[in-house]
Amino acid sequence: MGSGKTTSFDIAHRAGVSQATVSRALRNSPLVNAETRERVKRIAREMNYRVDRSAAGLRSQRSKTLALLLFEDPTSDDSQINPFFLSMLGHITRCAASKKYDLLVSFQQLSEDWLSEYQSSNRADGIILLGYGNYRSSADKLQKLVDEDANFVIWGATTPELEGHAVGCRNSQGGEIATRHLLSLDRTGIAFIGEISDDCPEYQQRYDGYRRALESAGLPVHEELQHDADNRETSGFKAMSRLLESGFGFDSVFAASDLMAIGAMKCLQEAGIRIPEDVSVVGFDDIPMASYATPSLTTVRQDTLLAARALVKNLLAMIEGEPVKPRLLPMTLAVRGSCGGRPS
Amino acid sequence: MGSGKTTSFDIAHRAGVSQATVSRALRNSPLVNAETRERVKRIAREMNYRVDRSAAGLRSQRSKTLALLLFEDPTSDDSQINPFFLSMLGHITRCAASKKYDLLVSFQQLSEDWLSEYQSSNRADGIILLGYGNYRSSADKLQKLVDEDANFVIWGATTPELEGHAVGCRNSQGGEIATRHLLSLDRTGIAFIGEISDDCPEYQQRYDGYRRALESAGLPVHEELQHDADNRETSGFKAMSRLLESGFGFDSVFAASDLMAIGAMKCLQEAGIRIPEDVSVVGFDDIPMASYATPSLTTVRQDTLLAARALVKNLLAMIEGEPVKPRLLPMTLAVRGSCGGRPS
DNA sequence: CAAGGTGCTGCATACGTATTCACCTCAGCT
DNA sequence: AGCTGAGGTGAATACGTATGCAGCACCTTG
Repeated sequence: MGSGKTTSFDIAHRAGVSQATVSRALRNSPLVNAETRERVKRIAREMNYRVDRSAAGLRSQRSKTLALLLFEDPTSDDSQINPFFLSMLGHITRCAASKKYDLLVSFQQLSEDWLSEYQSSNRADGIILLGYGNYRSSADKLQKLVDEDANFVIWGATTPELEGHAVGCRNSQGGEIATRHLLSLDRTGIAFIGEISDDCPEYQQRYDGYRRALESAGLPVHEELQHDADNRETSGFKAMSRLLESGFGFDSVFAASDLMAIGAMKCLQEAGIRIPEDVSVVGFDDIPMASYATPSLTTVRQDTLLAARALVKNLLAMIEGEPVKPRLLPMTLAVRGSCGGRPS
Repeated sequence: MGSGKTTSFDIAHRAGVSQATVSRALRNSPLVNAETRERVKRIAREMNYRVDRSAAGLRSQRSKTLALLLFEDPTSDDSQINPFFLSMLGHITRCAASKKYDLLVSFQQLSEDWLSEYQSSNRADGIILLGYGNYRSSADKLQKLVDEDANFVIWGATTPELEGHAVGCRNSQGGEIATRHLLSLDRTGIAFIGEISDDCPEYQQRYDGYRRALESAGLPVHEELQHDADNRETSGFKAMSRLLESGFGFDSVFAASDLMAIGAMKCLQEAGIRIPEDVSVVGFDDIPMASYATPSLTTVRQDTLLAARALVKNLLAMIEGEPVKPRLLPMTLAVRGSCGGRPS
């Protein structure tokens, strides 16, 4: 009971063994006798001893910590964090915790500094990247990580270069599911809101699914029904405005994200158009807000729990040097009020 | 260019100085000559050197890391994270980063294990606790932390025992502001939705503000207009149902949280009551969803940026052993559609 | 010139753990 | 008895940094 904190030497002394044995016992090493192990553990508990993480990390060169970087498009409002990722965040923390890993969280733009910082400072064993959007602008930074053999995984569209690092959803499947649902409600004039460009492979893939569903139903794909928008409510609002102004007829909308969908709904309502009677709306993501919108929003759900598990699992595999198998998660449809059947 | 990673010795060798000087130079010690310092820093940058955090932490007994524990009421849905705290989270990460601290995040219930774990394992220098709700059930755990002289801060109502550890808003002031606003719109039958008990001092204080505003306006405080509810949408819905069933007349509602308010609005709308024409609604928190509700929700805003700063600032002061001054943050009103003026 | 001070640097050490290597004991076998 | 191998354990060391202490060169002051 001196001045210093309790160390493994104190435990060793009390248990009548060496410090080495204490270390082994606490880490469940098979080298140590079962009886001795239990005794050491009991004494450690009694003395309220905790392994010093800095010391353990220094010795083993493993921090037992993962870093999560949430990078947002620099143009978007800083204080408005995408709810979808926050849902992911919750699952990831718990998932990491269940594997005895801590999670370091940072909200920043994707900077090289940050990445190499955490890499080589022994602060985290691996990095999880979450962020919508402009992959092209960050492609070189990601490529550099790949070249450096960094332990990282990223949520989003799988591209050949990121083989093994990316975990994503079958976006095109999701687009197909959404569109098919509208078709099953006898909607035939289905508009698509969302940017189509290489910068956003996710939206592109969702659009591909939309096309596929229409084509397999024998319906034409009208260019006039597609309007660009990025992942903001106001952007969805404006896209819908343009669609309405164009005068091109439609009876339903598939928006490539919930935020866009909610913006589009607001625009429709302000124009006096009823949802779902006049126009059905389907979104994408199933953010928490979707079920609170009026009417509640039918949307394609990415299973954030499965996604979080896949991300953590793959990252840990990389850390352990095991082979990682790329994962593509299935999507499901959450049917709500925004596209109930057309009234007779 | 051997097999190992670059260390401060490598930098020292290249710079023709000792390892000690490198360490000092990189930490901006005034002991080292300015010219030497710059040279060392330049070489460190060139060699892409990063200080090993484990080693630094072990030597200095400082992890330069804060731990954030987000604890939710065990009864609430695990996957539905309170958006208000997530907004705080974003600000806290950035605020900590600006002070060169990393942030460890965990979503768990408030367990003793967790707290002492992070305390004594040198994993974090301080702890930030975020969580609504039942303070009474966790009071003993918090008291234990106080007794242990732990470095922690908690968001919420200030109680005498937690002097200096708690950072909160002037909840009663917020309640007063909300009620005064309704009074200024010529509403006189103002209902209050929210649990009133010692378990939730925050709601209690908001109710106090409500009372005070009514009394200073010379209006009676009707017990019949107050209905308990906890921080869930469904709970707000039910409270409003009870109010409507009671038949007691009212022309406006002040809900002690936005989630309750949104639930209450849903109930009103299903009953065919117009907002804000028939009944005005004011919430509390200004969660992101508030502005997306239909109609958009007038609400009392807690400035999460200021709050985050105050929490981090106080915590760092505690870590540095400086005196902390308790902070009570002001509140403001975000006026939106849910309580526009009564039409003539 | 001696004494003391200042500005800068290096040596040596400690932080607490995980792991390698060596060692011991004892059972089983020839 | 002598040898072997397995099952346990301990001594010693390395991980990479921060810092107390001592030392050195140089300057100021009396």
